[in-house]
Amino acid sequence: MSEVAATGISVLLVDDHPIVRQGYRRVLESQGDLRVVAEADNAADAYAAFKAHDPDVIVMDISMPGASGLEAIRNIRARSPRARILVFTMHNEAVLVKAAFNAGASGFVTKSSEPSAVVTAIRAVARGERAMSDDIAHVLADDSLSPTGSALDQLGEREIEILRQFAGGATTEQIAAHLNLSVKTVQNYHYLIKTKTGARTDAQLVRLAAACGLTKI
Amino acid sequence: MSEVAATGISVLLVDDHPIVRQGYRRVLESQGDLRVVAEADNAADAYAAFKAHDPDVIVMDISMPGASGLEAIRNIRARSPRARILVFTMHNEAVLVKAAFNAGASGFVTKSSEPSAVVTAIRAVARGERAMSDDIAHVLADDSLSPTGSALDQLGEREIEILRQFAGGATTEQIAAHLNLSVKTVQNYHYLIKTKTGARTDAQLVRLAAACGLTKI
DNA sequence: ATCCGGCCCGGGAATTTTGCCCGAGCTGCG
DNA sequence: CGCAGCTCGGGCAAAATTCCCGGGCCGGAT
Repeated sequence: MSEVAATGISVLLVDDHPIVRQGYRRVLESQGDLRVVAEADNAADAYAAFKAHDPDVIVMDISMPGASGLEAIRNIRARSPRARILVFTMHNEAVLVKAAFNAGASGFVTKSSEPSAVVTAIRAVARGERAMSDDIAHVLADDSLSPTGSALDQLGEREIEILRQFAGGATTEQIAAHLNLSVKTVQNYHYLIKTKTGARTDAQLVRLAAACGLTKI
Repeated sequence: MSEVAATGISVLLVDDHPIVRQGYRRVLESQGDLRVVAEADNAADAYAAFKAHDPDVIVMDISMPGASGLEAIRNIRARSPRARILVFTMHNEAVLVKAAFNAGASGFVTKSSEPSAVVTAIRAVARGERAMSDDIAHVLADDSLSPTGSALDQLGEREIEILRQFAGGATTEQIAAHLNLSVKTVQNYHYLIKTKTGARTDAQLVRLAAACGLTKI
C-alpha cells in the first residue's frame, strides 16, 4: 500500500469477541492517527494477518480460545522480532503481566483503563517504547515489594493457563482439547496446581483464581 | 426529556470496562434507532442510572467486580418489574444462562456473537420479547435434553447449606462433620446439586454459588 | 562441555470420588 | 389414607484423583 500516510499508525486488532473488536475499531479510528488495518479472532489468523498487513502495532487480548495468547506472542516475535505487541486484556495478575513481557510483549493495558490509556499506549509502543497502564504498574510494584509474592507466582505458564480455564468452568476434556494435550496431562496439571497453591479443594482453587483476578465471576 | 424521539430505543450500558463501553456505545449509536442514555460500571450505579434515565433496555455484563450481576438483575426487577434487561457477557454456561433468566433477564447474548446479534436482541427485548444469541440457544438446547430443573431455586434447604459450605472451600469431610452427616450423604448431595443446577463441574458450581450471592469471593 | 534445575508432557497403579441406582423415615397436605 | 417431597444413607461400576515415575527440552552455572 504505497499510499499509506506517513504519519499514521497501523493497527492489527486481535480479540475473540467480534463486537468488542468493532467497538475498539471505532474508538481507535476516531483518533485520527490510528488505522485498524486488520482484525483476527485467534492466534493463527493473527500471525497470518500480521504477515499480510505488516501493522505498526498488534493490539491483542491474551485470553482466547485455543492457543494461549502468550504462545501467539512468542510465535509472532520469533518470526518477526520487530513486531510490536500491546497486550490488552481484563486480567491484571502480576504473573500474567510478567509472562507477557517475557514472551515479547511491548505493552500491557487492562480493559479497566480509560480509553485514552489504550491510545497513549499504542502510540508509545509504535515509537518502540514499553508501555503499561497505571493499574498494571501498581500491580507490578506491589508484587516486587511483597517478599513471598502471590500464590500464583510459583505456577508456570502452562499451569496458569490451565487454572484459568478450569476456574472458568471448563471440563478436563475441554481443556485438553483446547490445548491439544492428553486428558491425563491436564489431570496431572490440575493435581500439581493444587499441591503448589495448597488448595485442598477445587472450590478453593476457583476462589484463589478469582482472588488473583485470573478469572471473573 | 421532551425532545426524545418517539421511535428511538434508549439503552443503559452496564460493563466494568470503560473502553468496552465506549465501543458498544459507538456500535449501538451507529444504528440510528438506538441511543445510549447512560453508562454504569457496577451494580449500584446501574440501578441509580436506571431510575434516573428510565431506559427501554439495560444491556449489562454479569461478570463485574463486587456485587453479582445476577443480584443486580434481581434488585432492579424487584423494584421495577417492567425493566428489560439484556445480559451481554462472554460466559456461555447453561447454569449461568438459566440463572440469569430466572433472575429476571429478558435476553442473553454472548460477546462471541456477531454485532448484529446484539442489535437484534436489543430491539427484540425492547418489544418485550425474549431474546438470545444462537450459541446460547444451542447451549440451552443441549442442556435441556436432560430433564433437569432450572437453577438454584429448586434446591432444598440442606442442599443450599451444603452448596454454600462447598463453594466456601470446605472439604466433603468437613461438611459432613459440621452437619453431622455421613460422608456418603454429603457426596450424594453434592451430586444432586450438580444435576439439579446443571453444573458439569465443581468450578461451575462455585461460580453459580458466587453469582447468586450464596458465597462471596 | 557438562551438569543441574526448571518446565513440559504423559504413563502406571492404588485410592477416592462420581454417577446413578436403590430403600427408608419423616414431614405436610389434600 | 395416599401421595409427594425432603432427608439420609448403601451399593457398585465407572471415572477421577493422588502420587509416583521417566523422558525431552532448554537456559544457566561450572
